[in-house]
Amino acid sequence: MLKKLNPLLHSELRLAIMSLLVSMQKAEFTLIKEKTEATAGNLSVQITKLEEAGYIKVEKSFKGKMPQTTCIINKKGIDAFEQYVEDLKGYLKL
Amino acid sequence: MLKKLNPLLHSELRLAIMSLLVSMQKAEFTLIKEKTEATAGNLSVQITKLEEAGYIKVEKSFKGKMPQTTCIINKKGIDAFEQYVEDLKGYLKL
DNA sequence: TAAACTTGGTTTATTTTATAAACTAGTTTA
DNA sequence: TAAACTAGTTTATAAAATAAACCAAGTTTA
Repeated sequence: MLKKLNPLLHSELRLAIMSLLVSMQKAEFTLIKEKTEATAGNLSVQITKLEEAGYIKVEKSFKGKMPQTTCIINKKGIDAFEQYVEDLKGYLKL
Repeated sequence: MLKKLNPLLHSELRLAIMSLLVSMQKAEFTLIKEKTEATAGNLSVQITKLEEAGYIKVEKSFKGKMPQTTCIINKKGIDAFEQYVEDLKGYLKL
């Protein structure tokens, strides 16, 4: 009946990150930080987890002289997000 | 933009319990255990949390000679569930 | 130009949460 | 009457989330 929810996505912050990336395709660390109102530390940890799962790609570069971290969502990430939404619907009766 | 999700409801097992109770109004411990496939220990803990929050009422009785625990959802619980669903929609773009 | 502050993070420690294991109390069955 | 089962609770452990501390480089200000 109720499908087991993907624990990687059933986390408020990681879900917010993925939600943002699903709609934007790519986003800077700083933008994600603003939008989610997360602390940098927490965000860094959760981004790493999503990267390790292959849900996003993380690119490091410089914007002028400042370091810059860009997150790009992968096909795998989009699929996982969509599956999570479907599974969740069973709990919410939508 | 993204509303903070109620942490009491943003838990797979507690959400499953509430989902069940929203549709059934009341349910026995054993039925909830079957439907959610949770261990008795985990279920006991999570039911206590929902009770402490005033989301459900827990009634103890005997069915024949065996003890029986019945969970009944409260207005407060229904409201919280509905609010949670609304908040979550922001993350899922439903 | 040096001290203080900002940016953009990472790493580590702490707290919270979820889960599992062990236990209680009693019942049914062989 | 002993073994196995029901219906849970309590306690211990594992995992996860979060916060705090730290770092490196750049920028502003006295």
